[in-house]
Amino acid sequence: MDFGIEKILKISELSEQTGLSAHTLRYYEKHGLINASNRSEAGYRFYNDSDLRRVQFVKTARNTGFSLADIGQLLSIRVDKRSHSCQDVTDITQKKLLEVSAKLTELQSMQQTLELLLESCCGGPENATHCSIMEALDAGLLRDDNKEARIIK
Amino acid sequence: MDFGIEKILKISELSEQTGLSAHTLRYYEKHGLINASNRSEAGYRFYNDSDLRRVQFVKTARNTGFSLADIGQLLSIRVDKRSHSCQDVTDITQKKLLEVSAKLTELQSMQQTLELLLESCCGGPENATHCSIMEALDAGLLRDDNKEARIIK
DNA sequence: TATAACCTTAGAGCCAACTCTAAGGTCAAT
DNA sequence: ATTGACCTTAGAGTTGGCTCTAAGGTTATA
Repeated sequence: MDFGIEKILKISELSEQTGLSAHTLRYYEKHGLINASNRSEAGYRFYNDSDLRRVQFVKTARNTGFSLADIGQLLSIRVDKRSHSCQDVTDITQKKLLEVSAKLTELQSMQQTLELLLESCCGGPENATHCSIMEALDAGLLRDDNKEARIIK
Repeated sequence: MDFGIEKILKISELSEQTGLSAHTLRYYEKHGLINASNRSEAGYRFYNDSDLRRVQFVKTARNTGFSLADIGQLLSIRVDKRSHSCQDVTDITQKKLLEVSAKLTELQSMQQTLELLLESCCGGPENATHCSIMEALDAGLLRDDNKEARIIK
């Protein structure tokens, strides 16, 4: 229903359009995420609008944090939306959100520890014989995995 | 000045003490982070208290988010504190903090996007023909790297 | 027709930090 | 003397997502 002129793109043009390298596009193809709907006689890949939109979907999903495996699932929903439910989609999204949140928690804990370390140290040109960062790392009282930061003040 | 009895540990005992696998301990050794100050005639590694403390330092630094390369630098300060300044230590720490903060920002953006996506979708058993998550990914309006999330409501 | 700029493929390399394997040596207890 | 649990080494494999290389074929322009 799009009456615009269909633009056929070679891989370097698709690369330019999407900001993904030709290498990456071939890599995505090898992993079953995208495809060139046509080839020239010599085997050159030709991409149409639909191909382009699919690649852009992949790129957007990638930017959102989805793994290539996640995206594979999202794409199989995308090509046959009628056979899938919104819940199928939210399941994938929810799973990803949990992963991201978990990593976030870990990084926040690291951030807090690093900030505490920096606060505790003069950071000056004095020699490090009594550096409180070194002492804290020696004392081992920072954080063990999930435990709260509990650096000595 | 520690008059306690020095405990000599084999690698499996050091592993038990530290929670790091013997494989990992050998790996750290291969990468110049730690060492067994002694070996048996047969070549078995023997670790003394000082070795143990060094390994614990490495573990603590690892938990804090430092890379093995960072830890290598921290260790070389640790063995000769007199020749290094507090600033040397805070430089490493600051650099790590910046890395962590950058990653945090990226993950927060992802988290926000994922939350918006989930809010926008019913998540129900309806088929996905009008799934707003799929539409958002198709529209490509989520986030390009650093740009703010700007999903259509 | 020559040259440069494309394109193709299979497969290797990269990153970090492990994790594991193979093939063998050592040691304590039975 | 024989288990079985330890230890040694070099080196390969894992993870995910690229990124690059080599060796060659194609196409557009001068």
